[in-house]
Amino acid sequence: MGRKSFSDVALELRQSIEDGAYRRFDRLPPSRVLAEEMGVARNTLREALYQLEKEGLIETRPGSGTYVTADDRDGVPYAVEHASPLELIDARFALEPHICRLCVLHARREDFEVLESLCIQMENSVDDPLAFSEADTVFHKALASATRNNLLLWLIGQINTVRSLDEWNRMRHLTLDQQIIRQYNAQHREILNALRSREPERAAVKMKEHLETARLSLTRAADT
Amino acid sequence: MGRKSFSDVALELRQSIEDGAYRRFDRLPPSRVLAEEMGVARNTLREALYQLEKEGLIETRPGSGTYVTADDRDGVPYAVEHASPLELIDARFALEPHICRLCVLHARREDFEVLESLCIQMENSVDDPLAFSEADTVFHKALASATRNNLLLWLIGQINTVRSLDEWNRMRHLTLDQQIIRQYNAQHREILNALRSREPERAAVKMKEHLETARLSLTRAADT
DNA sequence: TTAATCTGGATTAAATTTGGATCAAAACAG
DNA sequence: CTGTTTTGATCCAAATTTAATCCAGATTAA
Repeated sequence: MGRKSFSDVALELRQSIEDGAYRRFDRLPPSRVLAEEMGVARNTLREALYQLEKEGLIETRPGSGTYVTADDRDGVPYAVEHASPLELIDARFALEPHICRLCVLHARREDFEVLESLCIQMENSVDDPLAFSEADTVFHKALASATRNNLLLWLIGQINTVRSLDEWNRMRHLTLDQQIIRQYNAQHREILNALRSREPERAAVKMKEHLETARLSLTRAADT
Repeated sequence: MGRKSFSDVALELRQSIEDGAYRRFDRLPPSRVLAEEMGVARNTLREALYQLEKEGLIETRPGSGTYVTADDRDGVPYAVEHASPLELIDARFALEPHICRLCVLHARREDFEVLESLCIQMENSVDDPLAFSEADTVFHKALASATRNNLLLWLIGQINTVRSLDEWNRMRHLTLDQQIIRQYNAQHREILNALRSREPERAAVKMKEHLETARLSLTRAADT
């Protein structure tokens, strides 16, 4: 790889924008500066910028500067938006077992009814990974909701906005065969039973097992 | 980096407001002063202020000054903004013990150095509750940072933006006598030692004890 | 009340910075 | 060797920033 071609530069810039180094409405450094930063001639950089402009990522106003127009989902910061699946599952490992403990303390009868119906819904979706996956998300949110702790509920909600979740779910669907779904369902049942019998530690342990299963299935999917 | 454009100035000011350097109803410095402080012409500053006014962050009254009108810390929803101290501490109970476990896995030497210096700083603040409290916050953030999990770090950061934290801290200061600070310091030491000797469960347990102490001191303060 | 002072608003012209364009020389790939 | 791409240099026109004033309303102190 001798010198950088304009398409290399374009790729590099595209990455920077998508990674959040430059955000919407930000002004990029002046072309002269940027060119030097990237170790490339201003002419080459211009070519790359022209390409990005065609793609609608940036807008260049002569005399003023070139500005990022790509609309990142706004409000959700970079750290959350681009968390890796492993970061995500570690965060869930932190939150959800303790959420189970708090559920034992605060859940009411109607919470159990919601959780029960979600369990049934998931058990009826053994051959429909998409439906299962959606119900699964709702189930975990319902757990957080049952703690009556709005802060925790919000944190779980934020975690669910992670963009890599899409990718994660796509991977999951690959591995979400009937056997795995049945295993998840059994674990959900165990969690719910532990909650019903007011055993916080058992519920937490069952949740940890559940997350461990999910992590395994994730890493397995990542290896393929 | 050439000179600052008005959008750079706007960004800088927006940050200052969101970071709390200028709070609601505060009056910004006079435009002439502010312009010089930011190393920019008054004209440019005016352009930036005009932009912020369009965004509804500030209001400018000719002849009087420009005032911050930002109605709420950005994006942080009611649930988070107004979480009760108990909700807050439950969330910390969920996150921080597991953060300790992850620290054991991911912390590097430089992390321990930071934590060590913060411990020392806290131990030198036995008779300065404010300084202690600030270092305490940084300590817990440093723990999250040492997990190398940006998602967790962000979650902890969000938790620290809870407005009731102010109230909590005020209450804490009432109970933050030298004895309690010494107890906290001992617990921080125990946590750090457990991390250093790579004992995840002991670290988690020590953190739970620490949070339990904090909760007790909180409820005690609430009772008075 | 009055007068001095401080505030932002507005307008100018000059200096600076910005991206746009071009072209010959150099580096590279085949 | 030949054709293509990158480079580096230069000039251009547009946009922005600057700096220096003056203005009118608000505030403050006498």
